[in-house]
Amino acid sequence: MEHLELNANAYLPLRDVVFHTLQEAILKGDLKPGERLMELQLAAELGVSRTPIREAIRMLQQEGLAVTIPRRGAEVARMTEKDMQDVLQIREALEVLAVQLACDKITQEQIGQMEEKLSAFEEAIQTKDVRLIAQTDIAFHDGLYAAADNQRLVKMLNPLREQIYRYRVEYLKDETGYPRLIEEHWQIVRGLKDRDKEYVAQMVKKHVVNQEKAVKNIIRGQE
Amino acid sequence: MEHLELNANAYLPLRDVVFHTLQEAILKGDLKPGERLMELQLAAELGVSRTPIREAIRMLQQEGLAVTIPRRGAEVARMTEKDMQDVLQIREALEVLAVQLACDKITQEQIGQMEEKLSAFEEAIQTKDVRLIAQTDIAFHDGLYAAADNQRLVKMLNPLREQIYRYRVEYLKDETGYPRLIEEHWQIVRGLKDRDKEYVAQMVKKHVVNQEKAVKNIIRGQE
DNA sequence: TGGCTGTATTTTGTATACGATAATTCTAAC
DNA sequence: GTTAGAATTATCGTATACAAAATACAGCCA
Repeated sequence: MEHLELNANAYLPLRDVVFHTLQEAILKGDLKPGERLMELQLAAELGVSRTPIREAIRMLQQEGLAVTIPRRGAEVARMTEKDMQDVLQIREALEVLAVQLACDKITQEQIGQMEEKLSAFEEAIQTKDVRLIAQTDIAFHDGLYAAADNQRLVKMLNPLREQIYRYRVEYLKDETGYPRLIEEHWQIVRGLKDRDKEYVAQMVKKHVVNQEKAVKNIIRGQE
Repeated sequence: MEHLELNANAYLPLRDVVFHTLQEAILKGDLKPGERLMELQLAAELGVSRTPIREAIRMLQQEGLAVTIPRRGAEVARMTEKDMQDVLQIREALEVLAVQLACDKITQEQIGQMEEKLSAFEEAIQTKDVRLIAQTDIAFHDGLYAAADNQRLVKMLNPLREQIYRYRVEYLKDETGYPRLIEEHWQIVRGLKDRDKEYVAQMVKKHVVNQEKAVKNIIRGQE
């Protein structure tokens, strides 16, 4: 474990700050799969008491980022290749749903926003700054979900994305994939403009499947 | 609120017992949408301290059954018709995914089990015991999910089903729908035996869409 | 030497105490 | 009679204390 630090000074309950802190630490890999989440230790590290730690752990547990064994404590959820495949199967289905809903509901204004996000993504790729690329990629997909106009869907996709973000940074380091990524994003926007549900579904599937292949390679490499 | 009681005397952390108790109370409707979940009151009612109550609320919150407003407390999640529509859209996509995966992976043994569950469901309908019908219906769908061999999918479908179970009892009181329910279940099993992915997908869609219509009528009736 | 047992330590599970904040109620002035 | 403001109350947010279980380790006996 690295030296954790409470980021958000915002006026939020501590449990939420702790939750976000631990969440980010897990996604960034500072807290590694299988690593124990000991309440007293985390409390000391973050300078809070056990109570908000415990509540944050309950939330992480429900998100699938931590597993708790009664009377034994919590640990960062482990991720096998099968797990990742399961996640990606679900993500494919829900991304397809999102983009098909978006086809029906997206407004002209939102289409314009999507094009802006796409440009930002392309510019980010020019910089080869992985963090920026990831950020603009997330923004692109967030725009997609927003256009789908299904709040519950967004809430469900988030934990799925998180699971994959654990491997995302590695995935985005592979520069040979960049042209394909841009092309795929373009195709999705084009499909939305044409409101061609069948086409966007195919494009999103391709997008997720490509990601699946890449992530699997990374996992294999780690083992 | 009714008189709540801790059911499971099993050897589980209190937070889990409280969680299941509150979950069931919400799904059965003993705790109504919008009803406040006050820690001290629940603690007194259930004969425990605030700590396990708080942790259970964090879990309910992550499941979408409760919403918490900082410095105000938690309340049972309200459910609008739009919310229900959102949930059912997602559920349709995931049920279709589940049954298509099951098409590929189901074993002969599991097919046999599905047929047994279907018989149990038919017998339950004869009794007109709504509780038993709901139970055997859940068992049928559980069998489907198990055959899909995607643990994560099951974990995601559960909260979705829960959201709908809040209206399920009302839905199952309508006896005129019984023959259609049986027919749809039969079709799903038939499709699985034939391993016809396209067919089962259509049948599951029909199944969920019918449920959607019924549940919407119930919600409208409640308003 | 190897396995078992009992004790010490760590860690979680639960309860409670205290402080802060938001909601409520009551009073007083217009 | 209505409204503004202060006092009160209810409730949450956080920390701490104590109990129980699990783990680790040392010593003992075969």
